Amino acid sequence: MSMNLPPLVQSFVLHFGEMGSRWGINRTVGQIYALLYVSPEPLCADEIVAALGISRSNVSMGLRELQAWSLVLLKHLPGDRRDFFTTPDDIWVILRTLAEERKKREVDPTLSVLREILIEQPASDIERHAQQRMAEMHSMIERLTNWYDDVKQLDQERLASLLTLGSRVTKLLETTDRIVSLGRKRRPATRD
Amino acid sequence: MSMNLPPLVQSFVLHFGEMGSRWGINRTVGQIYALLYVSPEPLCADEIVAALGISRSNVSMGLRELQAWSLVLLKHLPGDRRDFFTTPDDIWVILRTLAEERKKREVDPTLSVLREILIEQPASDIERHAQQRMAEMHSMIERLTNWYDDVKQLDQERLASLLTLGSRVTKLLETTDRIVSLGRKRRPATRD
DNA sequence: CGGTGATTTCAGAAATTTCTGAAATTACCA
DNA sequence: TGGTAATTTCAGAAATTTCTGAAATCACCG
Repeated sequence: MSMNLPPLVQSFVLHFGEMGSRWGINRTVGQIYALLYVSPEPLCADEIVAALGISRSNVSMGLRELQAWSLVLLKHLPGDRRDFFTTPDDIWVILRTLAEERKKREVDPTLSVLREILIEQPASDIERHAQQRMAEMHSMIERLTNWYDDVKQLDQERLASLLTLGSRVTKLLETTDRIVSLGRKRRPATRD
Repeated sequence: MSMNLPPLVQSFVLHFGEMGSRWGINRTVGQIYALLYVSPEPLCADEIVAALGISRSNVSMGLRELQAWSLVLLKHLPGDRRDFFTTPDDIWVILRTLAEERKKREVDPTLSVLREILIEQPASDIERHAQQRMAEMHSMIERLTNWYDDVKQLDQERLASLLTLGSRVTKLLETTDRIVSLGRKRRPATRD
């Protein structure tokens, strides 16, 4: 059984399928997501089966995976017993979810493993050096995640302007730089 | 054959191995990278074989993959015919490389597929709606990559201060906001 | 209740990815 | 040029992941 979709939609769905593997989700999950993303209306499982030409159980598992990622929403039509699925409308919401989930799966575990190893007592020069390197990695990741935690608090408007600012960030920093580094030199990181 | 490593190093290597799959590289590639990252000296292929207990050919393929990612450096010791491998010392260099390579593999292809689809003529309402959604996605990704392109130009010092600024970005933006949005309201996005 | 349709589960089949050992290639040296 | 050590290639084995169909479960309705 093969796909049954308008050409433009099909290209998009196929691409997301191929990309899926690079993104740590599998082909079908990628395709299901892509399909829901571009559909004007929520779809039920059987419609996905028909559109993508894959087994019903595969769709069920795919949707379950997407729900674990909080990337799809469950909708109910009145008087219809079936489950319907969509993606959030707001693409910024999608972006945030994606960032949050990837952080949870890809960086948090590493951070906690690093912390565990770093409290151990090194038993040799090799281990001492290894710990030193891990400490560097740990501190970088921590800086990045702290920054991310701050940025994700921003509302959409402000986030958008942070992005739009873009190339001008540099110039802004040049100004800020002096102020900040001045403050830093006096007393270490006084916050308020 | 099993691993032969100091306990702290082994924990780190095993974790990177497990994580590997979530990062789109495989277990051995993750392990090889982790091992090189914490080693005080460059290692040759046979040392990696001994340390990780995997086949010589597997190490060869792993190293080749890591080179494709520009994540390892090839070194030659004088009077020794073997190849030795390390990771870059500077963790910020590593971060930049990682970001660059992931962008190249994970976002650039999507961006170009989206562009291709967006120039097509929609043949139905379904396709029209799909294009609309893809345009939203395209514009968001483009904003993000533009921002990324700007930020990656920053030298380490400035990048560090951008990060350290962290929570204060918000406050800085509040000030900038008015200026920017003021400019926006008068005439649409006049830049200079 | 008992029936009906939607959904999930799960064991095994199919597909894909990873890993290995043996053979081929490369690079250097005498 | 021939010899030797290092490295790469690659076909198939092993492991892992994905997918399916059949059966089980769930949820609602009369």
